[in-house]
Amino acid sequence: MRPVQKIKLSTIGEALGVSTATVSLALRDSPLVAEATRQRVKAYARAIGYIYNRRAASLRTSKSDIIGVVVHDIMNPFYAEILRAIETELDRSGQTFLLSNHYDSVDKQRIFLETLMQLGADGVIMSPAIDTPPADIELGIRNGLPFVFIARSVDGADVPVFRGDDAFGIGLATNHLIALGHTRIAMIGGSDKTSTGRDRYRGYRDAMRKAGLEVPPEWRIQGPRTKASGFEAAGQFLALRDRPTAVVCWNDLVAIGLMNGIARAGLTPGVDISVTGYDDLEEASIATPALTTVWNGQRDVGRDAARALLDRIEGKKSLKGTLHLVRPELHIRQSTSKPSEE
Amino acid sequence: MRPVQKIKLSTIGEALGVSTATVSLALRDSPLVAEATRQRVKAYARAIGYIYNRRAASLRTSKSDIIGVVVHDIMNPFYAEILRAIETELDRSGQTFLLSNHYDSVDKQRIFLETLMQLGADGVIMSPAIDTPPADIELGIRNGLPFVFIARSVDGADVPVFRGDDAFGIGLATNHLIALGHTRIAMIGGSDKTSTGRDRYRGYRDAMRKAGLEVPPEWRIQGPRTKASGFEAAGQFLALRDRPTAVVCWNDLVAIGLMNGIARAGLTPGVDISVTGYDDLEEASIATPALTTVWNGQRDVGRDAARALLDRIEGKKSLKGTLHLVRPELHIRQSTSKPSEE
DNA sequence: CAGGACCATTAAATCCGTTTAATTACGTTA
DNA sequence: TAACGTAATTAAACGGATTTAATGGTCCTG
Repeated sequence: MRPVQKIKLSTIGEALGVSTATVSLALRDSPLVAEATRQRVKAYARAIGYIYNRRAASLRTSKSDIIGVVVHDIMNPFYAEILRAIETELDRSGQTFLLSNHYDSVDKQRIFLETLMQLGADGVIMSPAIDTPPADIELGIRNGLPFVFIARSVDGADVPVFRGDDAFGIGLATNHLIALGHTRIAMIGGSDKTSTGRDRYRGYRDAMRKAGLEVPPEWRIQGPRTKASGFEAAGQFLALRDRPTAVVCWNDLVAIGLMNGIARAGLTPGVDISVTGYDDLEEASIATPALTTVWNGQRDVGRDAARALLDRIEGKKSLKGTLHLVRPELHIRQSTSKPSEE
Repeated sequence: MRPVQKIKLSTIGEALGVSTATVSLALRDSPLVAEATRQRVKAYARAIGYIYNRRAASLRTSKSDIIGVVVHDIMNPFYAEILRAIETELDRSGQTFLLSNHYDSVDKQRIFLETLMQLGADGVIMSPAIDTPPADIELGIRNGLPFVFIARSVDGADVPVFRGDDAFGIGLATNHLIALGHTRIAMIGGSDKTSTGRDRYRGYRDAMRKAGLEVPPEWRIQGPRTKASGFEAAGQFLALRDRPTAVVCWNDLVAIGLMNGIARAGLTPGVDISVTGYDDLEEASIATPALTTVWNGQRDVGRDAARALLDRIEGKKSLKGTLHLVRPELHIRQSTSKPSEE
């Protein structure tokens, strides 16, 4: 029942008549030990079910093979592809990754970073919480924690960022609607509190202005980021005087929620009101109508961010606070069409 | 740049003229040290930015405050509520939790369990991968890793399980459709490979039989668990000869995908075909039509499982391999109605 | 003032791999 | 045969916190 007698290197050493040094080196394939010895040690270790004690090793080497990953909400499908790409990359290199949500709470994020430092994590990939103080990041860096940001950045922190080109991407969606003939186009979701929020709004506004279209402030409904809030925003949108005929949504979730809300009100999304999403989640193509949306390169962002961090950890490259932009693509489906003339 | 001089207990001790023992005791609020000393130590530690070294502590105490959580796919919204409940409970008790997907790969699960043992994790909450060999669990238990299962169990492993009462829950949905007057009811999704799959099918079949209704094998479409596969299953379902007028779906995702597929084919879900889901995800109430579904007590499952494990770790209770069932509830919305007579 | 009771503090052992300088063993060369 | 080179192995220090038995000091009590 009780974990019998803890098996450690010395257990193996004693049984085989060699020192723990030899056992340690053999298990890690050091060229210092003879081939025959290595085999004997490994075979015996496997036979008795030896479990490597990482904490002991890590205490000595001050490497932990732990990498922290923090995002707003790991269950949010926006991060799903990014996380999966990160997971693939880290698995390949044998790292353990510690995932956490911060739900945009700076405190929760701070606690997590503290935990990572306590565990001696080798690095962090994060999408920082809104209003993260640069000092929180610097504290980590001072304690030997290399950072890589995804999706968002922190003003004043010299950390590389991997993300899609938001202004450009939203521009694609907006221009697509303009090309279809829409002149009254609203934007729903996001907020000025994040750099992403500002970038996307800028992309929308610039595209509108370039086409000589108006951008009244009440056509921007800030806030929604989820399906539920997109659904709720439908009412507010439909009540706008001089109602726009098209909507650029913050993301696919908001777009899908909004379309459901529009349908619930008896209108047909994609016909009466054109809607674009952002991210191109798996469900965008399944939605009814299938959603016209902007693919944000999530997979590339995750993979590149993970590789950059691993390179940095292995000392290959030093990470400078550079911006790595992935170029988004417009995926046209059925939720957008020519304005149905009133 | 470089992490200056590592700050450790002795750094503090030397600065304050006390031993590391005193510092250690003080930081952990031991009654052995004088109040004044405690304050002095804590203040100084905070001032110079001391970071507690968990690996060193854990090496000595063989407690790690790490708890592993493994499910099929953490991004799957089915687990979202469960995970959130677990997170809430573990946060409260200051545990760090290590999350992982196994994607139903026994190998990936084994690697994760091995990692947990190497890190000296205090316990594991898991929804075991399909076909998990009991030996994998026993190995963990022998190495001092207490287990708690959620949602699924492993035959031959003596581990407590927390889950909804699946047979009963599916019975609620099936009986609801029968009460509305449906006589031809299909079941889409899930498989016989998991205990949950067998339980739900049994619940459906028993309800049908009890009402004297037929259950032809082709009315069961095994497999789908996701929105995309539910969407695809629509074609297969609509092509059934003597087509059923209602469908009991494996979960909300399948139901929503199916409804989208039905809508795409020109039929109106909730009117032409009644559909029930399972889980009552947030989006069930947002879907169009709003989904009639069975709430599976996810929050309770997560909370209870986490508490049970924590109790076990603190030595309060021994975990027996008991089954803890949460009673599901039927939430009726617009996706079900009387059969529209042909 | 001796003896006892407390209280706060500490010395030192411990947890378990890793690493480097040193040692041993054996074969080669002059 | 002495001197040297090479390969394999190991002794021992080390990483940083925890813990227990022991120590030193203060204050009472009789």
